[in-house]
Amino acid sequence: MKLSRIRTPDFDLAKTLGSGQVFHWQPHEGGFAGTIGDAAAFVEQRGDSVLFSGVPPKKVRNYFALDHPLAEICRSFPNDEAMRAAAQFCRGLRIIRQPKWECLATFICSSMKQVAHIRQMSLALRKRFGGTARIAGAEVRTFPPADRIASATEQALRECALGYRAKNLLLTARAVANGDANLETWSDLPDAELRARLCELPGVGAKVANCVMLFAYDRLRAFPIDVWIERVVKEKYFPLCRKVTSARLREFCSEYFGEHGGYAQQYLFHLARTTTPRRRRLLGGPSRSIVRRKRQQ
DNA sequence: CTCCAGGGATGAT
DNA sequence: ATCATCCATGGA
Repeated sequence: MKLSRIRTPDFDLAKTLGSGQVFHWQPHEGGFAGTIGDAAAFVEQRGDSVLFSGVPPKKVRNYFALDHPLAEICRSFPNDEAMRAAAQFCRGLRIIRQPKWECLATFICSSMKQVAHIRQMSLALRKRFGGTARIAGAEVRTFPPADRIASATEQALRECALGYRAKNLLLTARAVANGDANLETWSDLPDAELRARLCELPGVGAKVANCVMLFAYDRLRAFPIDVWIERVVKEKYFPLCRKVTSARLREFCSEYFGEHGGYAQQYLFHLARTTTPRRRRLLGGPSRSIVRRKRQQ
């Protein structure tokens, strides 16, 4: 198998693919097999280089955002202890440029799901509705286009273990397929308008909209707030406050972390998610079993 | 078995 | 504006 090589300073492939921003790459022979758009691709890191096949170098550079000025981005972070720790831990982690529909569809599925579940749903959709390709001895699946999902039934989507998300995905797929939602032309919109458009789609609220903006539209200021980030920010930046309203939290995050807040968010998220033991997450606030027990008394 | 997860939509205060 | 509830599913 013939592999191409490009120099990739300031890049950590494994961290990038394992940080919960993309869900379909599978470890394969010391690297990763997956798709970039409709092309099957194999990628492998060797020190300061990336070896790859299946796609042209230009596509690799664009997809993995090797043009993002990482050093400059990290310099723009607020200089506090939590942020320094996250930046050090996540050195080389890049926010990639995903295909817009693929990213949107995947994050509609993400609501109230762990990363492992999202991977399963993505794979199930690909297996049932997508295409098959082979690269470097691995079988990979392309993500089905919107019109392919739009012509499916809700029942068929539920069989991919989507649960209540099936209806939202179906309705959004129809909006994209029939042109009501033109994801490509939305690239020209300013942040606020893009966010508003995305939030009109079924199953898309502020959190999913910000994920899509960050991971597919190159809006590096977009700051998705999920349960992890909420926990981290409250713990690190509002340690003594009893109640922090969601509005206050949103306001703080969009101001404090600056022009590349999305990167800051991803670094804080990845550090917390990969180093917080499950036990420690359960502390803080009475458990539901206790609440339920009190009600019964 | 319980608990929780990269939430969103809706309706009641 | 803030809060409660429901929505399915499966890993830990």
